[in-house]
Amino acid sequence: MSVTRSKRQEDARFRVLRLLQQNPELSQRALAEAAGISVGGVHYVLNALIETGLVKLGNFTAADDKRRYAYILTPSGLAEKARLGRRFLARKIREYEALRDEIDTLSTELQGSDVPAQALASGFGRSSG
Amino acid sequence: MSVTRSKRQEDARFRVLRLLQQNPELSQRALAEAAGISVGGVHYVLNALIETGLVKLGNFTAADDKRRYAYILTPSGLAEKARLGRRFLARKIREYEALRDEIDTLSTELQGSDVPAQALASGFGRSSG
DNA sequence: GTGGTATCGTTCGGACATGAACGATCCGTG
DNA sequence: CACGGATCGTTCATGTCCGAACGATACCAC
Repeated sequence: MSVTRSKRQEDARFRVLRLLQQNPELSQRALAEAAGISVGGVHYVLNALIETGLVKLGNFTAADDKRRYAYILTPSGLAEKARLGRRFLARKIREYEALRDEIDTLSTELQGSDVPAQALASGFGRSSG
Repeated sequence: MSVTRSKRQEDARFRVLRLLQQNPELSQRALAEAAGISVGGVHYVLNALIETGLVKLGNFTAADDKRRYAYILTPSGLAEKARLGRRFLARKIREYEALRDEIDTLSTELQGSDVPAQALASGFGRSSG
């Protein structure tokens, strides 16, 4: 809602790329928790990143664990991460403003009822924006 | 991401309930556009609302169009709408704050690169809260 | 009336995405 | 060494949701 599926997937791709740039040896479970998606979802996103050449599998170094991989950003992966980062920021700012407006509207709506909801929403809708 | 599926569906249910309370004779397409979901998605949500007794089908009055329905909130639908409204507001405020933090973080990140992204994000992360 | 166009609610294929599994591997304990 | 339990990447059934259809109905010009 107000966020299409493709936007959400772009968000997921960016978050995974960002996390992997910071630490290529994160597990899929750690990625899932940090990116706010499911384990299967990380696997799904990761496969797409690998197939499009943005990420390649490397050796896990810490204790040569045969189960684990290092997920290394390729040069094009780095470029894509930077590109997505700019789009991501611009989108989040738009979402932020839309959210502020929606909170303001709903807060006003709830003030007409018998619910002390304005206590929750204090500070919204006061400044020019 | 950072928004689970059930949250998104709850958002959709609330938005549809709110729109229908304001105008029960909205078409599914109008509901879709206003709620930011697809036509099929509205149908999906609407069916769930009808099956759980929150909405019932009424007669479309304007020109007794045989294709159309009025989607009328039942008493329990009104109660559920009020309940969801409070949860919705609280959740949106949390999302708002999380979004502000994420924008702030990303804006700082991008300042280290050669991209004038801070122009987009001016005004974030300057005040205390 | 007849034909064309627009919109109605509905359906459907397929893409996502989840949560719970799975086998493989690691590691500590005896 | 053997054995549990924890964790790895992966797979799967299931549910959610979109986008493009569909038939039915309304409207409008002729």
